[in-house]
Amino acid sequence: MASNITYEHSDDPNDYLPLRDVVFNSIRKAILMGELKPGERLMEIALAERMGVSRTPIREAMRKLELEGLVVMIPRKGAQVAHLTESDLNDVLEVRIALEKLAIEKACFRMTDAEYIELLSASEDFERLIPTGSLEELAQADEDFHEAIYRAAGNKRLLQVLHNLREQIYRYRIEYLKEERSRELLVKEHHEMTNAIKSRDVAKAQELSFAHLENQRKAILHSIRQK
Amino acid sequence: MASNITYEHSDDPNDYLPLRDVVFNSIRKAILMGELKPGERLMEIALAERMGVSRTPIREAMRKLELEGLVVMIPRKGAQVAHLTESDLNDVLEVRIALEKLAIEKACFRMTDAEYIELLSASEDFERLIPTGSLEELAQADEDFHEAIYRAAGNKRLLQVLHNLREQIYRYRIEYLKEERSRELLVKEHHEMTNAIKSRDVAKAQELSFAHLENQRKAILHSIRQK
DNA sequence: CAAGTGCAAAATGCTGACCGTTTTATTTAT
DNA sequence: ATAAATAAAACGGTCAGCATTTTGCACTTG
Repeated sequence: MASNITYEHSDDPNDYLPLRDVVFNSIRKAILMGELKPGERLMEIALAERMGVSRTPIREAMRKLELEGLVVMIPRKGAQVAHLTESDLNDVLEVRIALEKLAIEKACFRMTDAEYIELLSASEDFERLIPTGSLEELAQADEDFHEAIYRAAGNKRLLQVLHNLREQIYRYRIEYLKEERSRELLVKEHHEMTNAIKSRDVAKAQELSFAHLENQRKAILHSIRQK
Repeated sequence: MASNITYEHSDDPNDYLPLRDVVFNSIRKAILMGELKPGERLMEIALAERMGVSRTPIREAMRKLELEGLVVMIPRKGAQVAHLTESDLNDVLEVRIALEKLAIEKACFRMTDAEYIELLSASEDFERLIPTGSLEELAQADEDFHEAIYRAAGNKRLLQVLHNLREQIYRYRIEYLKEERSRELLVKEHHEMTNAIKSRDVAKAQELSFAHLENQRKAILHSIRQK
């Protein structure tokens, strides 16, 4: 069993990915995409069989998912997909608002022309996807926009923390994007933020970012309460 | 071998700790205490033998240390204790300053009397330890003081992120505490912050916190550069 | 019929042996 | 001394197995 798994020996040895990371990415994606639902049990043996690997890489991937906050471990009982309570959502977004504020401030000071071009094109990509794009594509484009700001801030740790915070609410943000008027609003907000950052108007950009995230908070809260 | 390891069946089943977490805590502490130095290789077999366990819990602990940022994994080469570059330190402290600012704001709004008592007593404990306390005790007391603020902020995610950020620089903060005048300054700053928070003076408390962390940044930078 | 009891099946946590591949260390040759 | 060749060790993962716990389920009982 699982003997069909062979290691990739690519020319560039740098793109070698341990199996545990393949598993990690795979389960992570499944949780973010909603295929694995909150509360669902994640059993080592079942997962191992489904992915054609042994328990070892599954267990190691689980440790990382645990620290990422996507999975909750109960000793001797196993892992389950983490729930996001209303209070959790508020906590996450509160932190994210504070850090996005920092990111914008830093970006306004340090952003290069090349980085601005990237931000602008991310904004345009998002707009272009509105009519035809799938939910996943839209979510990805929205992420790319924010990532462009984070990267321009030039702080690796900030990038990493924001990445993790966004991951927490990814599952629920999809709900937000389902509504037509949310999307239109997002386009407008992206535009305004892009302009504010270009003109290095820190206060304006921060204010817009705050409103942007507050809108998201309300929408997600609403969709959580409905369930 | 290692068959002398038996599971603890305590009356309270809640204090059961998986071996992987024992290992995790143990290695984590060794890194923070400086017993394991930056760049040092962490070899599974050696660690396993030294701790009297098999490779499995070692490997799983390593995954968590990796995500915590205390250990750097290089595929197929193994794990080593993470280095903290000057740029890393700046990044970490920049984020921490932003989040401590948030914590103080929230604490000023929500702090209960009981929480204030805790903060005050943490501040007093620190002061009391100045003459007699060891470096570890002082570091712990300083942590407790900040934790008291974080907890009063009433945001679990904020607490968690700040905890991790502090861990990153713990190793180097010890250097800071070695100097006599740093300690005196810390006592003063703790006092002033406690008072500002008590009188719910957000701006004042935030300003003090900023200065507090900036002092730390300069001192740590200095000690890093000396090496 | 709901609720507890008891038991069998399954899951977790870990050990130990093993194997292919890669990396590191050591020896040997230049 | 430096470089190439070779041996030793480490990583990454599989597999089988074992003690302990948890869970699912049939079965009884009030």
